[in-house]
This record gives sequence, C-alpha cells and structure tokens, in this order.
Amino acid sequence: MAEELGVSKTTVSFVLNGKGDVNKISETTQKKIVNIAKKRNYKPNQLARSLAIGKSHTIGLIIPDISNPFFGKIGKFIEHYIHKKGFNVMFGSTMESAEIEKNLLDVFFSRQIDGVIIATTMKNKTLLELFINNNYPIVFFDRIPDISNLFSVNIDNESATNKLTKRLILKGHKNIGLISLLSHLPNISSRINGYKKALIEEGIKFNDNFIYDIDPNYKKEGVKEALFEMIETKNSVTAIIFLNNMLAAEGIWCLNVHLKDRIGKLDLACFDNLDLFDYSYPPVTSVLQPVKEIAKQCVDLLFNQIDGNDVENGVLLKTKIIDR
Amino acid sequence: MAEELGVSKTTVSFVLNGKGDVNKISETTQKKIVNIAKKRNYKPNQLARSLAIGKSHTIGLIIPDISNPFFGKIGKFIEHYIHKKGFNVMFGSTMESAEIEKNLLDVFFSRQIDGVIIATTMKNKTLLELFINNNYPIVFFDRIPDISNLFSVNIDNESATNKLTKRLILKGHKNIGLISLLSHLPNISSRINGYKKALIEEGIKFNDNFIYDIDPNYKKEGVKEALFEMIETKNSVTAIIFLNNMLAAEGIWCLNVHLKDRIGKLDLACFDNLDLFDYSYPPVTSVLQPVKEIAKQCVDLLFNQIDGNDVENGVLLKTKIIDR
DNA sequence: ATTTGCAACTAAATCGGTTTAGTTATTAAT
DNA sequence: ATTAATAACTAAACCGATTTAGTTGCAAAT
Repeated sequence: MAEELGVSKTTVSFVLNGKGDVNKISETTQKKIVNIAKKRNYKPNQLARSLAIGKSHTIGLIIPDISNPFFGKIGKFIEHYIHKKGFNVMFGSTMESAEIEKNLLDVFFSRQIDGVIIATTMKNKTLLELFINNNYPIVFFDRIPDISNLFSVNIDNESATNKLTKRLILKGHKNIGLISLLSHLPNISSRINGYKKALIEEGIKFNDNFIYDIDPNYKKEGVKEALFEMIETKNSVTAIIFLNNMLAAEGIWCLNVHLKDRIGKLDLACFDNLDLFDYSYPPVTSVLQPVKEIAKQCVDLLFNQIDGNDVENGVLLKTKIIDR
Repeated sequence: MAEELGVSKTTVSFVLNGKGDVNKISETTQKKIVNIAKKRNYKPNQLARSLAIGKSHTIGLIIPDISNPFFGKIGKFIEHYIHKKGFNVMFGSTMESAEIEKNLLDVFFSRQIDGVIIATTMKNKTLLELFINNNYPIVFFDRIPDISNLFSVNIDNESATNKLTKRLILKGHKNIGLISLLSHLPNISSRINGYKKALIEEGIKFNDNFIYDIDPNYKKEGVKEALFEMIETKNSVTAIIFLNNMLAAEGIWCLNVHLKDRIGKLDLACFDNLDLFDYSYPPVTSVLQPVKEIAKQCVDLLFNQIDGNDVENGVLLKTKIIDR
C-alpha cells in the first residue's frame, strides 16, 4: 500500500473513497495520496474491501445457456447495464440442470454476490423461495416461478401468440400445427393458450392433434416426427407455429433436408426471433422480444431492490411481430 | 459460524478443508462439525477465504461480444471446463473498446482473479505485456498479440483459407472476390495470405481489386458496396469468400434483399461457421472452428500456468471445411 | 495560565476466514 | 516418580481493506 510513503492507511482509505474532506484531511495530503496512487496504478484489493463493507459489487447472472442467441443477447445487455452501475458480473449456464443451478446459487451466495438475475430452470422453487423470503435481491426473467412477492420481467406471451395465430388465420389457414415443448414452463402454457384462444375467437374448431409436445432432449427426432406426421401423414396442415427459436431452427433444418418439396406449401411462424430468419428459407414470421429493454428492466428492478427503493415488482413488456 | 456450538474456528476450518486428519482432529469432532455444517447449509465466506489464501478461485473471461455466436459458444464451453475445475467465471464483453478492456483487466486484477482467458481487442499491448512479464496467468485465443512468451490457442487461419480458396478454384472459379476486414488482426492477415497463396499456387493471376477491406463500423454499407461492385459493375466475380461470420451474415442478407437475381450464379464461402448456413440461401461453404476444443485448450493452458506446470505454450488447432 | 475548540491525523477493532505456533491432558518410557 | 511423546485442540497473527473512537498540536477564548 501507499502509506509507506507518509501517512496511515486510514488516511489513504478516506482520500481514495472521496471522504477526505468529510474527515478533514488537508488538501496537501489528499493531493499527495491521489498522485502516488495514480503513479503506482494502485487499486485497492476488492476482496478486502468487500469483506469489510459487506458488499461485493458483483451481480450473478444465471441463464440456461449463453450460446443460445436469445440469452447471449440478453447477457450482453445485462452486462452492459451492470457495468454502467459500476458492478461486475459473474455468470453461469445451467443447461437446464437443477443441480448446476443450485451450485451456482450456493457459490454466488458464498461470494457475497449483491444480487442475482436469473432465467431459472424452474426446478429449485423451495431454494429460490428462501432467497426471496430473506429479501435477497433477485430478479427473474423469461422463466418466472409461481412464488409470491418476487420481482420479474416478462413479455406478453399469450397475447403475442394470439396475434401471431390470428395473422395466419387471416392469411386463410385453418389447420395450423403447433410445435410446442414438453415442458413445465408457464411461458409455454401461456403461448399455447394464446394459440387456442385465437382459434376459438376466430371460430375455428380447435384440434388437439395439431399440437405436438416435443421432448427437449430429443428435439431433433421429435420435430422431425411431428413435421412428417403433420405434412405427410395427415397432409392437412398448411401452417406451423414453433413455440421457441430452437424448435424453429430444428424445423427449418428438417424441412430443408427431408421435406424440400413440401416447403412451398407451408407458412411458418415462430415465437422468438433468430438472425437466421432474415436469410433462411422458407420465410418465418416471428415474435421479436425486446431484448435490450428486458435487460434494462432486469437491472433496474435489481438495483431498486439493492438500493431499497420500493417500486413496481413485475414488469410486462410488449413484443413485436415481424412478418416475413 | 458453526463453532458457537462447541469448538474453535480453527478446528472448523481444518475439518471443512479436509485437513482434519493431518491436524489430528478426532473422528468424533470431525463428524460433529461436518454434520452441523450440512444441517446449517454452511458455506464459508469465499471473500474472506480468498483474502486469506490469496486466491479467488475465479477466472476472468474477456471477449469482444458474448452475443456473437462464436464467442457465445466458446464462452459456454470455457465456463463448463472452468466449473469442472471448481472455479468460477467473471466475464466482460469489450465491444472492441480498448478502454473497456483496460477497465475489465483492472477490475479483474483488483478482484484477485486467478487468471484470464482473453480474445483481446489488440489495443492494449503494453498493459498485457506487463501482465505477461509478471507471470500473471493469461491465455490468449482468437486474437493473439505479438508478444513473446505468451500462452495462446489459435487455429490454422492461413492453411484453412488456402484450402477453402482451392476448393473454389477446383470448382472452376478464377475470379474469386474476398470480403475482408479493415483490421489490425493478424488472423485476418493470415487468412488473406492463405487466399493469395492459393491463387498463386494454382497459377491464377492475383488481382488486388478483388479484395475489399470493410470497415467494421460500417459493415452494412461496406459489404453492400463491395458486393455491388463485384457483381454489378465489374461483373466478373463468380465466387466470394467472406473472412468472418459477421461479414457473411451481412452478405447473405444483402444478396437476398438487393441482388436476388444474381444469387444463382455465385459460389459463396466463409471463414467460421454459423448455424444459419444450414438453412440459408445461397449455400455457403464454411470453415468450422473446433470451438469446444479451443475452449478446452484455453482452460488447460491456463491451469498449467496457475499450477506451475511447464508444458507447451502455444496450441494450434485444426479446422474443418463444411462443403455446401 | 488554563481551558476550549478545531484541524489533521491515526490506533485499533472489524469483516470471516487460514495458518503458525503453541497449550493441555494423557499415555508410554526411563 | 519424572520425563518424553503424542493426541486433540486453540490463541493469536494475518490477509487488506473500512470505520469508530480517539489522539495530538496549535490557536483562540476566558
């Protein structure tokens, strides 16, 4: 440390934390310390600092998979807003594993993380409830568990899918297939509801056979099977909605490889957007999530908790539909 | 802490760190402590621990942009291997800014990060040299500065582009356009060299007009201009190589929007792969980087340094070409 | 000539661990 | 009956900051 060159570490600490004036350190001494600190490129040890003040100035980010384009973009913006606040981010991908998620939470906690932004696996409800009940700052996005008093940022899943479905109906489609996920995620249920309601509202008979729940562990086979059944066997589906981007990517691949001749007859739509939709064939009408805004709201909600500001605790953002 | 219930914190520390036997703590006491720790879900404060032992068990990951698919995938695997070692990862996207990069390094350093894996902006050479000369564990990948004695993981940029170019030549192309980056990155120079050498080796006259250096800040306009010039004005280019994935994505978009009628006549190739190449039109032959292996080697090289094992310090990995 | 007040600093406790150098009680050796 | 050895534990220093409660020296007030 720099106090070898004149003063006590107390004084150094005061000055470097901008508390020099309050603690009546003379101008001369303050300048001396600031100069030496600059010259030596002295940065106080954050670990010691965090230990002393009880805050790490670090935020934990937990997501299913950073290589998923949606979470990659979210991650980038969340990081951006967090750095803007002078905090750092520690991150982990759960790969949908409850155990990894629990470990990440444990480790983050033991590192005195000041707060967590999480798109949870939805498999650690009791643990998360504990955090929430202890007023540990935490914001949920994309995957929001059924726990009271949590802070969350989400999008209008049901109404977006509703609109998306109605567009297809307006184009004249009556037999609209739905490729969904075999999943506990409420987002998915909401999206299915939006689809069902659209059909009912437009006076179209709802056919349960048109919904396929794909096991995410067997996405490739599941999507292929569903597409073949819809297109080849039943031969009656004229439009297909994918309920997330990964399913759509798989579907487009499958159509191009196995069902090239049928592509022209299909209208595709997808919840969530992918860059590749701009180039891929066949065209996919998609729901665009306001990624940057989601990130901003997450960070805002989190810092509201950290700073003890009591504002809203649930944000619902609007999506856009991109026609292709 | 748990020693309120019987023993000293010394004993607790010994037992929980597996040093109970060495320090002759009785079986009874050890079991008692372990049980209480489990019951209370006690996790030692890592900040205090890190401060005491001088190691944070945290690795810093610095990349240009986590939302870039290449870096997203790398990030995912690096995280995976680092967690496997019982370490955590702190990360930051530089967005190619030297200043952000410097800040990240400073902050990581002040947090006693045990090592850094970095795809640098290439704009902080002196600072990085300082780290390297102080034997601070650091591994470079993708962007490797010209500093001696650094540890790095890279791919065969020149020979991959060489092969890629030769494939196009074998298909009969003689006028092959190159969409490159206006960039200081050695990877890019190597790729250009591979292209040039392929032409020369195949006895084709090398034409400087076929190379376009795009300013990354004006990618959209740059790529469009280059494509129009190659295809409309000069009208002689029959194949195009993009030197990275972002340029190719832009190019495919531009071709589809502005030059739809010319697509059929072109052969496209690209350094680095994108998922969208599986679905996009026109097809793009691409160079596939061994992402998982790059991540593994980065982590291995880093821990070799941390653990003081002296092994190789430069790894060169092979790419694959995907014909489309 | 004391006392008071204030400017300018600092000693020492604290955060929650790790680690070194002991201490104490008991058993074995002389 | 001493002494030496060992098993089982702990006090206290330390990591590098923050922060509280002082201390010191000097000028002004009584």
